[in-house]
Amino acid sequence: MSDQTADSPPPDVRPTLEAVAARAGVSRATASRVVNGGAGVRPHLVERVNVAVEELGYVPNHAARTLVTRRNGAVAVIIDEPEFRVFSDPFFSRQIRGISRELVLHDVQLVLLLVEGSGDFDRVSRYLAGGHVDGVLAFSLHTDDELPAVIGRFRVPVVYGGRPGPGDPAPDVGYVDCDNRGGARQAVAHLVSLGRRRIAHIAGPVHQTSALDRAEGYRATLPDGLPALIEEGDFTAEGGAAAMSRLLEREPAVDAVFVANDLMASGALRALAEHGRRVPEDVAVVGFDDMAPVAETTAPPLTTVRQDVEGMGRLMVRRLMRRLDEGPGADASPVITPTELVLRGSA
Amino acid sequence: MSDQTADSPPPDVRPTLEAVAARAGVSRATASRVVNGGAGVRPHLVERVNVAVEELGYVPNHAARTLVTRRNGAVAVIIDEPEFRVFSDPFFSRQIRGISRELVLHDVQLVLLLVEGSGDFDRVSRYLAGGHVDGVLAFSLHTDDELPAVIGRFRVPVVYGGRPGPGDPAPDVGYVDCDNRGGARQAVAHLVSLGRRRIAHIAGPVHQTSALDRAEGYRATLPDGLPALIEEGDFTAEGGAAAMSRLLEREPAVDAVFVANDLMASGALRALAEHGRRVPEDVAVVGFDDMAPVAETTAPPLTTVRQDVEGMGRLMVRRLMRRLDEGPGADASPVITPTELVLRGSA
DNA sequence: GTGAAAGCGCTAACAA
DNA sequence: TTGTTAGCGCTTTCAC
Repeated sequence: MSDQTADSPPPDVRPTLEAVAARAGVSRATASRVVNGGAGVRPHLVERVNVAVEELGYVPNHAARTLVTRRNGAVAVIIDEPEFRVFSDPFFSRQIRGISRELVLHDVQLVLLLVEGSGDFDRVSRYLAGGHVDGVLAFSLHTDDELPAVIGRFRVPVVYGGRPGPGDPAPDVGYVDCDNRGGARQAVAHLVSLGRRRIAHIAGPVHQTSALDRAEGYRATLPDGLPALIEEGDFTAEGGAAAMSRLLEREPAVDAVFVANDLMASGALRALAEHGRRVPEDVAVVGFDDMAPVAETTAPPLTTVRQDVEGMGRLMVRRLMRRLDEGPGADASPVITPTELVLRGSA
Repeated sequence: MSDQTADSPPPDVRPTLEAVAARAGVSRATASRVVNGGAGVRPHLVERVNVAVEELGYVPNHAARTLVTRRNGAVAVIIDEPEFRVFSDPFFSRQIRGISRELVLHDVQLVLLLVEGSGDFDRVSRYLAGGHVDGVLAFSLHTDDELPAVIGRFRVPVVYGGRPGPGDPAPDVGYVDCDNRGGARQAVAHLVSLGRRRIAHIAGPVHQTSALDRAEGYRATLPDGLPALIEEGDFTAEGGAAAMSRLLEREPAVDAVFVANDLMASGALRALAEHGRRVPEDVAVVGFDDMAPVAETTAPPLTTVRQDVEGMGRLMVRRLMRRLDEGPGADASPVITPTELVLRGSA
């Protein structure tokens, strides 16, 4: 009795290209050519090599390949968020999903680097210096974030998710962001078209570029003569409720509010209900994000500005891949994706 | 005028060990020894090499090292969740944070593999077959999940987050889970000690092991003579509210409910309020997870069973690292972490 | 304790 | 079109 099982288990030592070549009766070079697309190899040999690959269960050794090609087949996703919100925010979750899906198409791996403070910059620097990844997808949402400066010290191609802050050293950094100003414009224009006259804004934290851009869109769109009424929240439901309460205190006659994200808008709705205001009759509310689990379940459902977060993730990858293919000369201009006003019950 | 800038920019070609050795006046072998801990090298040479490393900004080439050591310095985190919930669930977010933090300590990279259905198994198989990672941390929360079977086909060490389902081929798979049964016991015992007599349970989806274990703990702890009242939810707030409503319909006299997670508990609280029940006077409620943003902000704040999710992530890594160090003979028994009842206002 | 040398598995000139 | 050959940068016996 042999101890070999019938359904050939994965071999303990992985076969090399050498073994494949031998079995197919060709040289290692030809085997390599076939494994890498088979350009310029006679079909007949291509077939033989492929059979050998199949029979042996050959899988290329990534390290060996990287050693000679200097391509890693991996990109780093760097997220610099000090708090737990990192992933619990559906924003990241969807964007990463989009990135993951697109990366799969390019057969590139995703190395996740979570940064939790400037103490981690050393580690990131060391990693980037090691040249372990071909490119970087980074999220740096705060205007005072040092991450772009850290990354900028290396020659590694980067694409940011969201407009990075002004502290950025390189002027040609690529990024993908939705049209925050345009979205805000759509929201405010809609409220104006509804005949509202006291249109307030609950903004996000001032050190986040998306919050700044939305607030700017609000200011720019507000018709002359209408007062700008702004309260700052922190992108959480609680923060939104508190900001709404302050707003009602400052200006009881407010009849509309554009809120910089859906989470805060849900809080604002709650605050309005507690203050006895009807939505949308007394106060119309428009959010931002169209974060499904929130916007669809509020009472009333939220009219909001939709951004295609997953699509943005995919675009980040495509942009990066293009730069990897075309070299440093490739287009590094920002990509701004459109937003769309989704009408529901709140405005 | 030379075009060299003063503050030595990162060199275009990275220095090799060879260069370090030359500069330190030693052989490549000695330089290598120093870079890898310097055991058995005279202090005097260690110093010289380290200086050279510093001056040249030497960083070891990972691919070259992997090629000879057959160690990748990377582990894959595989998450098999078809829906968007993946990261939006703070559970994953914290666990990954824990994993990331611990991995950093071991100087090991995190490769993220998101699986969205059986169509992705091929890709995962190919990746694992490629031997690109030293080990795997996997999340397979559904009893009918094929992922464990897929992973089991390879010799790669695995540690699961949460008890994998029964379909698992290998009996010795390691996993880290909290004491779901014990936690349920704490919750029910507390409700009993409060003198409650009609203690219901809102369970999670039947195909998740954590939900099963919690429900089993509930049943086992319920004193003889008390009826088991169970409604199934889907771990969302809406599902919890719906389940609570059904419960009230079936058994209006219910005076306590142990809910399988905090999100559903928050929905249950809402449903109870809508049905005019006071909490905890009429109905006492205990949740599970101690998910801060939820449990602390409900009205009343939620009494709940805390599990240390980040700690579980760290334990997964430690367990895996141990197996990598000690080989296949290492202890592969499950790790069950304790839970703790956190008393707030709801029970 | 240190160095010389052999290779890890692969790709890419270059020859044939 | 195919094969030969020279490394990629590193670790690791094996002599010294």
